[in-house]
Amino acid sequence: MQPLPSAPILVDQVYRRLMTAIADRTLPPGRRIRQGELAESLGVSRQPISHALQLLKHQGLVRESGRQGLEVAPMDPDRIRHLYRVRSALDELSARDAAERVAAGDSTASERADLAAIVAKGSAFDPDIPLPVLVQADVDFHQRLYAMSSNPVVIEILDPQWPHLRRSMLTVLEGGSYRRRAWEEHAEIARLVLAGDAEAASRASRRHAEIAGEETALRLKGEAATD
Amino acid sequence: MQPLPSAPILVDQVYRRLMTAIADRTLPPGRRIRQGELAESLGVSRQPISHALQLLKHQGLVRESGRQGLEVAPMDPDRIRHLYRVRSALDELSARDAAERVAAGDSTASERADLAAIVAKGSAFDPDIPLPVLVQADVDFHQRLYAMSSNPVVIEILDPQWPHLRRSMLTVLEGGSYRRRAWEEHAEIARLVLAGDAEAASRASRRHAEIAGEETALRLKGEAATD
DNA sequence: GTGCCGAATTCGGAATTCCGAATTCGTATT
DNA sequence: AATACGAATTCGGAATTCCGAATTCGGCAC
Repeated sequence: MQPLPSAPILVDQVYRRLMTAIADRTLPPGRRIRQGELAESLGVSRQPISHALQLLKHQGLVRESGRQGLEVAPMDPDRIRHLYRVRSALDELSARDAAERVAAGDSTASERADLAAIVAKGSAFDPDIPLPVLVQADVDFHQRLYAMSSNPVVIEILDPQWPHLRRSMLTVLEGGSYRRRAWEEHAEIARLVLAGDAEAASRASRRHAEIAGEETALRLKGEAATD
Repeated sequence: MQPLPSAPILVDQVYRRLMTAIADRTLPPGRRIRQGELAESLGVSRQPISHALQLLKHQGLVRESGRQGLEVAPMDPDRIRHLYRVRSALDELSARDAAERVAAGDSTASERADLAAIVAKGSAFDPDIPLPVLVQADVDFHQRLYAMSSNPVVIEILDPQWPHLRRSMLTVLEGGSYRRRAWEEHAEIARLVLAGDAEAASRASRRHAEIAGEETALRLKGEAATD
């Protein structure tokens, strides 16, 4: 038997709630954070709020506002660019390992099918798909790839970074022009991984992250300039 | 004028204290953690202790012990091995960027001198150097390289992982046989970076992390077997 | 003597309260 | 009317208290 829902563990609930709120820009960059407000609106005491904010601060999603208290961290195009360079390196690693696992016959049929399904979903160029769903598909694609590399550390280490990436992706995909290209690249990466071509898959994966990073930094800087 | 020491911020103090204690194995893997105990021994209430433990849990340095409460996370040879693979990818990236910055003349004299000094210190094959100091030199070397790559995200993302690495390095370096080789490789990497040879530096850096990872996983597994 | 049931203790998470610091608003003085 | 001083409010961190759950220990029955 499983231990069942166990305790609610408010800290964790609050943490996740706030993280998604920041990722989907419900809490926009720069928004002032007041512990008391959040506590009241979520119906809990300030204690778990404080804990969760501590975690988010370490994660760079909130920061101390100049005067007093915290605010949602603004998007920093430069930081995003550097983050994409890190992703380039790790995506390359994961794609290589994933392709090698496929080639060695160590991958399961369900993970391969799952990867293909995600690509199919994102590649269906339907303008009606709401943006958050598309972003989710993007995140799913890359995380699936990480999982297929069988290196849990890659997932762990990048997990706290995804909210940053989600936020910026929302901005970039608003434009719409990059969407088709991104999913063409995803499809190509998936094809190479599923074919077990480690060398080509790793190159394509690294290149994809590099391109996405440049694209994103460009858009974010443009955004900032038009503010 | 600077804001001066400002508030003590116990959470942070406690966090750092516990982190170093785990890293240097003052709190050995598996050690049971009791909030009340820590609170008393540090002379603070349980509140900041609880906050800090929350952070450490997210960092994987403590985990819920089977029964109740927390314990210092045991060293997981498999996880360390995966972690070193991540480091391989990021070390390669950093070494390349650092070398390119040197080649482009973007590096400062003091960072170059600092790197050389660290290598000189570690390479002085003096068996009297206490282990923690040697470990510190190792960490310093790699973090200096990260800093020279001018990609702050690499530093941020790996920062929470260093305590894990420190712990395992303490175990590996106890043997002593790997020490000389490690610092020969460090010296070679530094030489290539300072020469601005991005391609060779990145290759050497990746290789070094791969070798260190294998060496470490081997020792840790041997250690576990002899328990 | 062994095993099981229950009460006391332990422990961690959450709520409430307290405190110091910073901000803000109001008033008085120039 | 503008500015400067000061009191009230706001806010976050820390301490204390409370509560539910799990563990442990003692006693009782078999």
